[in-house]
Amino acid sequence: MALRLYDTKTATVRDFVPLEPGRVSLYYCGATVQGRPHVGHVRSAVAFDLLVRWLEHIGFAVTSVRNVTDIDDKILEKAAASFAADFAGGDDGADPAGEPWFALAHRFEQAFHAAYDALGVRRPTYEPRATGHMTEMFALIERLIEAGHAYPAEDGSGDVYFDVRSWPAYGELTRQALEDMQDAPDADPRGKRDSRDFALWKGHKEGEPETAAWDSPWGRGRPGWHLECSAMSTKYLGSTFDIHGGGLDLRFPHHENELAQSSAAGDGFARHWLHNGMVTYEGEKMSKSVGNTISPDEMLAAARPTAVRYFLGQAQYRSPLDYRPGALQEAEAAVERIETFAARAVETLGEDAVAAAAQQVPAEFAAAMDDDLNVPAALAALHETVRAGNTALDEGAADVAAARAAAVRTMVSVLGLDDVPEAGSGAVSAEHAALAALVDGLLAERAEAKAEKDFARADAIRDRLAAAGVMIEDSREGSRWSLPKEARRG
RNA sequence: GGUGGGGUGGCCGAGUGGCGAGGCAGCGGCCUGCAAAGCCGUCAACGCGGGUUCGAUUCCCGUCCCCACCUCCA
Repeated sequence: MALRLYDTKTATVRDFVPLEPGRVSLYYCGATVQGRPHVGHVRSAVAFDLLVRWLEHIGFAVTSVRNVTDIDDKILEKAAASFAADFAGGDDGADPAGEPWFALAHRFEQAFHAAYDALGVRRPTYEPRATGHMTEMFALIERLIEAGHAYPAEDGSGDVYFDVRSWPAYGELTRQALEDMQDAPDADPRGKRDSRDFALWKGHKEGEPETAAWDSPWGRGRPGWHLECSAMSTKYLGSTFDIHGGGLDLRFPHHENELAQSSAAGDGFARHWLHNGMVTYEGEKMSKSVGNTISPDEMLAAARPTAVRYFLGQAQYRSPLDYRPGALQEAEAAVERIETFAARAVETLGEDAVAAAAQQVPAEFAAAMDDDLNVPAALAALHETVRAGNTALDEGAADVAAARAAAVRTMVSVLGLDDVPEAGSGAVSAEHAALAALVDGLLAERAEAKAEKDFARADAIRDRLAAAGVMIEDSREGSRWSLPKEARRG
């Protein structure tokens, strides 16, 4: 069984063969921290988190690097706008006035971390920032100029461009011929040899903050968007590394340009290109201008965090992920089916029995994950195991049930579903202990009533607990209580 | 115009040249004092028109429609 992954560059699913046996180097594009995270960002992060978890599960040591683009046009624009006299709080009305660009970038960087953390997306090995890698970028530009693939702008603007006509392979990632590419309607041909040449370095402009300009061999300025990823990926992962990833919308121009400038500079660069699909809202791409967006925060308000993660990861990563009202509730039902079995198994068999069983995933699950991370098929294997485990519990087949429970536990872990912080989980609080004591007392009373066939009294106790948000489930082993989602959501 | 990806049962979503995943929802049953949970059964699909084939949802041709990208975009 070998891992196979789709590769954008060859447009095929092919065997994944790491550069170094047992090790995987992964670079994937994180956010330009110019606004709050939206669902697309977290979907991408979950997709690559799933990749890392599966790689680790099958025995690879993974070095993952995700960049933070903390300097770009939009960041500067938004920061500049916050100084306007009539500033009204930006997109969501909550942005502070008079915020310097670096403060804005840093604030949103933290918002991204909060969103990732809330969904159990583990931190990459390293998260380099563009602004921290000027010397690496200068070196790359110099190599490109020396090789004849880049040139300082001919209009004295201080810009430096990549010369696409000097690089015949340009367009290879997305299989486009230069001639077929539409000129950008707003492309400013000033100083460019070809309108499709892209900026490696942007000369400082009048009115831009001095803090957003760095001295370079070509004058003061700031980096172009694509350069940082080439510079940072090769710095931390080597001139050739295994996987480069990002959202589908980054294929062109971002990744095409990265590939061009890195290979033109002589780097082997990424051996495998992975792109996750977009998130849609009832079939349409989410976009601010259409107004059909839902934020990670709104999702977390609508469903349990674990269910949100389940939803974001449940489609195959290359497929569009379609959100529609009700989708999160369906995910919640699926998650609770899995959790109910896991809890039931531990209650019936004991934690030791489950922990002692082999922590292996079913062959179907492994085969699905190996097949370009076919999560839907893997989830089918997971649910099938849950069903088999429930049957084993019903039949009193303890060994089988323990094995199924252990397998479920491992699959849940590979999918990162046990890594999502839930309200009320974690350390047992004093409040929880007090609640448990009270509920247990009532349950004992109810058991007594049931034993006496006083069902009216038993039901009254159940109703009373239900009114307080505590749900009771009876079984042969006794009654268990829980705080279902409605109560937790508060 | 160019490039890539799609159209599967009530909804989501895998997959396959014949034995038709999985989840959610529905229906029937079992279990239960009642419920909940669980289990069993059940309903039901492959955009349209041709072709290849003993047989196609799966391969080929045509056609319609949808989505994404083409220098802001995860």
